[in-house]
Amino acid sequence: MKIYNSYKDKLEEFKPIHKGKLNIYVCGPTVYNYIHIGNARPVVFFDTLRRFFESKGYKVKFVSNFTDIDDKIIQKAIAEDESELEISEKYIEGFLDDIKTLNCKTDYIKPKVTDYIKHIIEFIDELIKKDYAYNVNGDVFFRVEKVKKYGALSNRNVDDLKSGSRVDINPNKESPLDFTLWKKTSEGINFDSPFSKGRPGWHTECVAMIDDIFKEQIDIHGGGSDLKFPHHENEIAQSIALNNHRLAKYWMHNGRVSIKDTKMSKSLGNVILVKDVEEKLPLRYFLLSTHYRSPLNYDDEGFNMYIKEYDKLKTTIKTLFIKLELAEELTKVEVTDKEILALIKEFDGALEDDFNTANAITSLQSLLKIANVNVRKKPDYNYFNQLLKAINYMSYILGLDIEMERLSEIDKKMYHDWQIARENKDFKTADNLRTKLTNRGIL
RNA sequence: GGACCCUUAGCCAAGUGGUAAGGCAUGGGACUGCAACUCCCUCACCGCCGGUUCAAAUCCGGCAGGGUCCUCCA
Repeated sequence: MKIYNSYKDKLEEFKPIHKGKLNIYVCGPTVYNYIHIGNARPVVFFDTLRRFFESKGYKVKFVSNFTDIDDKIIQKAIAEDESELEISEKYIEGFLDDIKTLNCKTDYIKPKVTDYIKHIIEFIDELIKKDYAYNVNGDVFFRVEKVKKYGALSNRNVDDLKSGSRVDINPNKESPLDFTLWKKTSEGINFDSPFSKGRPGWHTECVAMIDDIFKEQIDIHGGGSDLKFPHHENEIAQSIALNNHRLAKYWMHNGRVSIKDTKMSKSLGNVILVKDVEEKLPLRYFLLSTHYRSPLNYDDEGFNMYIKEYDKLKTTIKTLFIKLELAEELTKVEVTDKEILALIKEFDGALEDDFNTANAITSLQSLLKIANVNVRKKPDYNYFNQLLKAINYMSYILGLDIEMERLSEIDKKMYHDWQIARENKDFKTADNLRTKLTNRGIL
């Protein structure tokens, strides 16, 4: 299995730290609004990654946080005249509802900043003790230049960063590069700490959570490419300072989603919320149609393509399933057909090549074609079962799996009656039954 | 101003040195009671110019166009 490691900017063979285990952390949302399709990309991608690892027998420990302390949450709370807690709870729920509709698993570990304050304070305290952080009138900053390899992830050097800096210099900082670990404030939710009454800085929560949950370096840390700098760089700096490792062995960053070739952002008002897209699974299909590191452009017209593609997948599964059900032949089988096995191998190979979902989808499409050609031929039920099993496997990994409901005796009779009516050229009855069967989702 | 990335058919998208996967759309056909579904066929000199090489979409340089990041703003 090859993974593109953003830390080294190259493809590397994946070797888990512990055999058969995968420890992974993905930066989660700041919960002050419903998520848009750009926010959904990493969620869908890493869910797919998880499914693949699990199918290969890995025991996956998957963690993704909720940032529930943030200026934007405070502003939203004021704007909507609700408490910050109400806001964050509302959008955490919204987030989970949204990703469920995208068929993402939600049974992962979901730490919230507010639940980790104690640990974060201890974490910062340790950094101060080790002289990697300093307290100025209650604000605690991280001493960036003390970390020799700072900038290794995002390919920056400290001198360039200093000269390229375009923000106002905070006079309390020793260096403009230093970032806030703890912010003294009385605005919004705040907490008592040895440093001051305030709240933690954004860059410290993820490291502190990882430190507490995993207690060691993790295999993969993921997130959007826009988080590479400064967020992930700062996480690494803290981890090096405290634990002398770069937090994760492999760093993975997904590309951004744009709309009509323009960056999707709230300030431009061009966001598309997940909850507003009616065709959820075609959306997932779309998000996986391009390699995760490439930018992805959304437009309404192009999106129809994915609706069609998804419908084709659904139709094929349904056709095979119904054939097998009507013949009372739906059983568990081993896949032995060479052609099918080759496609499964091709599919796995694509995913083992830095999760090339675009190529994996191609393998699935090939399989669908074979299924559609053969399902109309003289029935070979063992073969049909094999086809269905293979399609189900691939679509499950991609999170595009379709659960079919077993047919009732009434359904089966209706289907047979339809066929008889057609044979008898009783088209009125036939069309009537066809409509009923369609409504039942059988046709 | 600095760092980095991208440019493949009408559209989406693989490919990273050996003469362009796949999908959608288009056009033609098969199947069908009519449909739908499905299948078959059709569809590209890889932004432009130069260089390296026996050989380049793939490597190097220049140009044009597009994009991301540059520290609390999260």
